[in-house]
Amino acid sequence: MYQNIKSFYRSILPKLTEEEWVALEECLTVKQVKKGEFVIKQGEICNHVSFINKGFVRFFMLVDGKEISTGFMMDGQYISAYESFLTRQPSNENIDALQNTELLQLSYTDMQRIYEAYPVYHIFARKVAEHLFIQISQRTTALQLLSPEQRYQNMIEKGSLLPQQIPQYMLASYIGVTPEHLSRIRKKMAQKGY
Amino acid sequence: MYQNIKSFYRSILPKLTEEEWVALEECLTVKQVKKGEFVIKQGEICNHVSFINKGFVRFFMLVDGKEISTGFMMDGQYISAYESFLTRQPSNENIDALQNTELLQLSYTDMQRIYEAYPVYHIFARKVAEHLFIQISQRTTALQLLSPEQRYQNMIEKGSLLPQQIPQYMLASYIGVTPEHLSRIRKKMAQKGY
DNA sequence: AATTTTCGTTGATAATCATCAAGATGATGA
DNA sequence: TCATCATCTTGATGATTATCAACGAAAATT
Repeated sequence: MYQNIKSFYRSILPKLTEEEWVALEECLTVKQVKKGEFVIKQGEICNHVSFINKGFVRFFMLVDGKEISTGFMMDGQYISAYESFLTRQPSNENIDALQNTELLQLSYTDMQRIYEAYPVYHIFARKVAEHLFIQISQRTTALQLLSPEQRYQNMIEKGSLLPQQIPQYMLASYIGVTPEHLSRIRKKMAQKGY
Repeated sequence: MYQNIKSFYRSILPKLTEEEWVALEECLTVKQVKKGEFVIKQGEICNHVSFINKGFVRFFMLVDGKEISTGFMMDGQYISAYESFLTRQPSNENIDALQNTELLQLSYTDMQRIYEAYPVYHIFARKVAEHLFIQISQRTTALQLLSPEQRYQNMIEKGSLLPQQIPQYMLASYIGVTPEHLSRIRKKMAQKGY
């Protein structure tokens, strides 16, 4: 059950002691989220960080009644509505499961306790935050510099990682176009031989 | 000289001891950057984080020979080509000074030493990274969800903070349009009474 | 199996934005 | 002061993308 997440921690903190690990492990709770169910809804304050032990989730916002996808995350990654989690303000994003998903969750209060008791986890949190910063930086650059077509190409190149089960209308809002336009982008790329 | 940056550290780490602070202060070096000069050029590995003691800088990338502005930072903020600084890879962004600027710099190697000697700075780094993540998240959301006109309005609302001395062609690339189009956005807004 | 939704595609039209070219304005320096 | 250069504006045109509507295919439900 805790093998994946333990490896994840050890990859970031090679010197993590067994005592430190056990202290954290004891705070983890398992949550099963069925396909279509929510991990967090906008308006709620996000009280957990969740390690995806198995499954696949989507981040999205509701704007004028439309779902705008802002990210997709799979097994082995830590997720949260971080802005809400960190600021203790209501989230402006939703997370739902695109597949049946198993999460290992750590609550905000437990995390604060763990920080106090085992300062090594400040290093972990720093590295996770730095990694998230780099990730989102690249997305920001893509949104500012690349055309929707280039962003779609990026998706399918790196995206072999991602289950190809993301509906196109979700990809469309993620790259910043309408579903109709993504359909035309795909058509054009197919004609060019992709 | 070190008053501003000390306040900055104390605001994030209220419990910072004098010993801890002095250790860091002794690593700081002052760098004067004249208007138009570079703090970092793309292709270089960024070896410092810099606290802006006085002045005003711009982040930008060169794309097809054009300067695309990606951010503006003023007094009291920590800057760096973080992606490069953290990954030790060549930077893909430039930083230059829009005004004569005074920086207090901490080198990568000194920072690692400080981390080792005074673990409290892991907390500082964590909070800075978290803050950067929140900041860039908001920019990403703006790029994905808002129209250029809305992004410009955001700029001038929050942007009372920023010196109004940013040339419009820099603002244009920052919000993702051509200078010509920004000019038309401004005209349209003026007619609507802004 | 049949029905109902959901999803992806295609077409026609309109809005948004980029590009190119030409002036106008303002700052900078000889 | 005058000349020069950079910036901002405006106009004309074309490319990109959104919107609305219709259709077909696939998936879920009954």
